[in-house]
Amino acid sequence: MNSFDKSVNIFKALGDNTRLKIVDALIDNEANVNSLVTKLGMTQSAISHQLKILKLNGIIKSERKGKEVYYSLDDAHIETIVKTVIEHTSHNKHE
Amino acid sequence: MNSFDKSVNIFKALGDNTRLKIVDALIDNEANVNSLVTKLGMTQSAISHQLKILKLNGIIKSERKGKEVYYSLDDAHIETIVKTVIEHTSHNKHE
DNA sequence: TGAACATATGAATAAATGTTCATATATTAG
DNA sequence: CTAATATATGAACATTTATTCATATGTTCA
Repeated sequence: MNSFDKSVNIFKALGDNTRLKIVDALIDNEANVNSLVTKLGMTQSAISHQLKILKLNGIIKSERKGKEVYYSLDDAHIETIVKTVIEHTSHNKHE
Repeated sequence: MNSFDKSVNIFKALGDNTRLKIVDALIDNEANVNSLVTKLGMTQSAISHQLKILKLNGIIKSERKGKEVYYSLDDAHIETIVKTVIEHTSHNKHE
């Protein structure tokens, strides 16, 4: 897959309310699945499915610690991208 | 709409092959609809529909010049965002 | 080993989305 | 005004996608 197609997939992966909330929650802390379920108020299954999509697209990574699996951002670049967009939308003039 | 929801919409708007190609084509030059139709090899209708979505989300702006309508990036920030992601995907280790 | 807990996954369904087709609107030239 | 050109738009259709439900897998502890 070339760089352009990968970029489309990154935008697509971040262009969903649930997934962007997950990524946002992981910006400063890693988190296990259940804590994300609680924080987002969604079913465990829904969160797991979306975590998989984020992982497949290289946005997050996972590490098992005993019974729990902790997720975190794959790469510092992701934080920059998300913060740049959120920053952008909080300063511009569009309604 | 809050900043977070606007961010989701920006990612969503950029997370489509056709729309990201349009934005990419507009990074250095403005372009009218027909030139984008030619460049992307898609129907005029398809391009127009996608241009509308990009415009509604504040990613591009338009200006009519005679019979033609020229589109360009709404804001320099958009270029930064797109370039950051493309740059990111061309340097990282994911396949 | 078996029970309890944490997470993952396949199938199904409903909703969202991209493209096409037909047609409408806008502008200019004659 | 009419024809020609450029762009926009609504409806329909096919595809994609997010969530739910049921269940499977993996881990720890007794």
